[in-house]
Amino acid sequence: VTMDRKQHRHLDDGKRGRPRDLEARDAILAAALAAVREDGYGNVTMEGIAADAGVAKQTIYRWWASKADVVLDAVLADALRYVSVFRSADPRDDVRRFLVATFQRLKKTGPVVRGLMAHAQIDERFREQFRERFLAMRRAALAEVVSRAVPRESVAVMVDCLYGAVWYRLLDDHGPLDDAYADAFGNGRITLTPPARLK
Amino acid sequence: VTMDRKQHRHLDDGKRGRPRDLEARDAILAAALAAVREDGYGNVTMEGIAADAGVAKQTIYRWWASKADVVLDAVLADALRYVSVFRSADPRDDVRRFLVATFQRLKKTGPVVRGLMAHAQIDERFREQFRERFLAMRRAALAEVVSRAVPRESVAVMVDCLYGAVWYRLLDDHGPLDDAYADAFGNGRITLTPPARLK
Amino acid sequence: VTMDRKQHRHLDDGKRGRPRDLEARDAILAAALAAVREDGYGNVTMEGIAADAGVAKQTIYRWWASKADVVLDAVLADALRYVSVFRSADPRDDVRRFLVATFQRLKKTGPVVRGLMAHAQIDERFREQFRERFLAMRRAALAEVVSRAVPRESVAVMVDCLYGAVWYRLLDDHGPLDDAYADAFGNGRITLTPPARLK
Amino acid sequence: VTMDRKQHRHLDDGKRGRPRDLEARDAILAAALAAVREDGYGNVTMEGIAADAGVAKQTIYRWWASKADVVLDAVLADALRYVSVFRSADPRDDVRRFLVATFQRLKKTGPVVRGLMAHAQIDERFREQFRERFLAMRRAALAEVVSRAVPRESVAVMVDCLYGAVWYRLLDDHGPLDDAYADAFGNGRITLTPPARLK
DNA sequence: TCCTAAACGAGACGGTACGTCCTGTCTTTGT
DNA sequence: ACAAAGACAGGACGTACCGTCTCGTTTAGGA
Repeated sequence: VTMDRKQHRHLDDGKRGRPRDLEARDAILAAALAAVREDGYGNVTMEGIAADAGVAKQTIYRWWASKADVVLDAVLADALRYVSVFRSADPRDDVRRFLVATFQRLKKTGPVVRGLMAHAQIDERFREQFRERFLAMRRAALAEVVSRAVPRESVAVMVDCLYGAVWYRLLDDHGPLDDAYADAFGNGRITLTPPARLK
Repeated sequence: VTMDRKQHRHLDDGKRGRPRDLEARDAILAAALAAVREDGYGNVTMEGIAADAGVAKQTIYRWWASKADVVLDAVLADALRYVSVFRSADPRDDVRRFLVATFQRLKKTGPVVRGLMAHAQIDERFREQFRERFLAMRRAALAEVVSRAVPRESVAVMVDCLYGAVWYRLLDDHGPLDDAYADAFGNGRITLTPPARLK
Repeated sequence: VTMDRKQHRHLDDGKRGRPRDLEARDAILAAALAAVREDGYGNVTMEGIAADAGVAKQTIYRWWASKADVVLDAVLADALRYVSVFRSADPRDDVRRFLVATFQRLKKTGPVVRGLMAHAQIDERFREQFRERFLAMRRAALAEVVSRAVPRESVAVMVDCLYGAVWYRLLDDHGPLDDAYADAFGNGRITLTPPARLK
Repeated sequence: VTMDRKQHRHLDDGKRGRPRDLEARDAILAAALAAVREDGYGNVTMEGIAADAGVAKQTIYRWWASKADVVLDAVLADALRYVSVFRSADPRDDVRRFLVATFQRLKKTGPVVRGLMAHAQIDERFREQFRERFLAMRRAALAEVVSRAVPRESVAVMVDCLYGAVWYRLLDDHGPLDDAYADAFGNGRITLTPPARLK
């Protein structure tokens, strides 16, 4: 009779117990997104999200490891998920349009992604997440566009230059991200095609 | 140094009151620098700096407005202050050497400046400080080098591209900052001179 | 309209559905007893009992209203159920033997019953349970023994004194409950027979 | 230059830094006392005390190790500190008056001390505190009164019986603590003088 | 044999309080 | 007047249990 009761139990097939409450999930993400937009990433708190979502803190911690993960999910669940890629006859114009569209989007989302990038510097694990789930797909999209405008071996560096310049301005705020800036990357300033070798 | 507003009074009044303890100042900066190097910017606390420096918290707050200011001063007091500018016969090689030297320095200081950039996203006032006292002088130095390699109207964008790419890689960590990367910015991939207009 | 539903159902004869799992019951009581003995009443948790018993929390709450109820049942299911009453030629020695036996039992069960008494102070409903199902029967047993040693009108107070002293020492821990203490209640210190009225 | 700044500092004479805020102390104790009276010990929370006292939680934890310590201090700072001892020509009447006075006080403080005794069963460290700072002085007071009524060797047991009976009734609630009960301990039921040895 | 109902393990849920940590301010004594 | 010490209000942290609530599964009658 002292025999182990647990041996009678079933293997854990991952489908046992009360299922996750998707309403709570959505409420949390919505609250997180609203919070980060209104107060800025640095002022977002788990307690605030929980309160706004009408949820227990533990419910957040059950599914996300940190504030950054919640906000990242919230951001990714938002329109930020979509990256527009243009494909016209003029590859260089596609690049320009990509930049313009990016700048447009950043007007709304800039503060949020800046906060995420900031946190990525502090939290190694999150940096990986941010890189894989957010930055990589954007880099890939730009690479696709760029690859039609420059030779294969220049694509990676070109993408670094373009997205680098964008992030640099976004983070440092030393100049605006507007249409004029998008124009600046063509017309002989930064070439998207290999020039004749000098000498 | 710049923040020492009372320094003028000491000059005027001479010996009125207890003079500022410069040992304390150095101890604070040293502790801040050590802390940020060891634990990463996100784990540095005012209390920790004060304890390590053998100093009262108030003494830090008397002279610096925030953790970021202390660390910024600490960093600026460090070797980071010096930006090497090369001036050889080959301007394009000067750019390459500038990048190589930058990468070299970032091996040590990378984690610190990343933390500063992170804080700059959260704290508007600090962003301004960081931009003016740290980033601007580096951008100016690079601009000087670049200006000998590309036409005047391309300099600003070129600097954004180069420093942007560097920061982008530094922050996102999607690739190394090594000599090969410095080489990538020449040799027909990203041109430093204007190409012939296409069409 | 709500009744409509039940109209189709069978009369509740209390015998429908899956019967109570007695193994679970025993596992719960065993886990509760073990937990309270090992960790002390204050550190016992419903979650701990449930985990140790290999049982869902709800299964405990289905049959018991509170932690104290479980532990009380566990204790009552244990040897504590039995109160030894001695009946020899010497009523005063019977009292002594009752005390000695009580002390003996308390060596094991003391911590548990202390926890129950503690909870009884907080939970009015439980206090009643505890009084009726645990304390009353012990008081009755002692009263039976004492009643052969003192006149009828002294029995109640005498029982209060004896059990009171025991509880007092048990709860306050200001002295041991050992044989010497059992002896102290006779031999002219506390008399079990009425003395001649003074004056 | 790496030399330890701390060697320049002064020895800690325990008188440095901002002194303890006595207003905060009093506010905490007052809030704790009010809370324990209104809600009962089990429902008192540190957060509640802190909020009522207009104090940070940390300030409580700085000076008291646990909720129990705060409440005990609060209770001891209250009138409970004072135990009335009577000294008339009739020692047996003094005992009766001691009991009557005790019962009187317990009408107000009963719930509180019951909660404290309850917690003492759960928290070993607190039990010690409670014993030394609360119960011991009361036992000593009763012992003084009793010692004039019974021979020296009976005092300890007599005190256990009297206070034991009181606590027993208080905790178990199986009978009232009124004047009639105080009377019951005299008049030949429980003798305060040693009887003639039986046999 | 199926149907209905209750009990079961599992575990997610909204909550409450915990005790810790750090912030930035304040208030003392010491130099 | 400044420095060191450290107490203060405030506020978020992440954890632990509470008691309740779905789930899918199991175990018994009764139809």
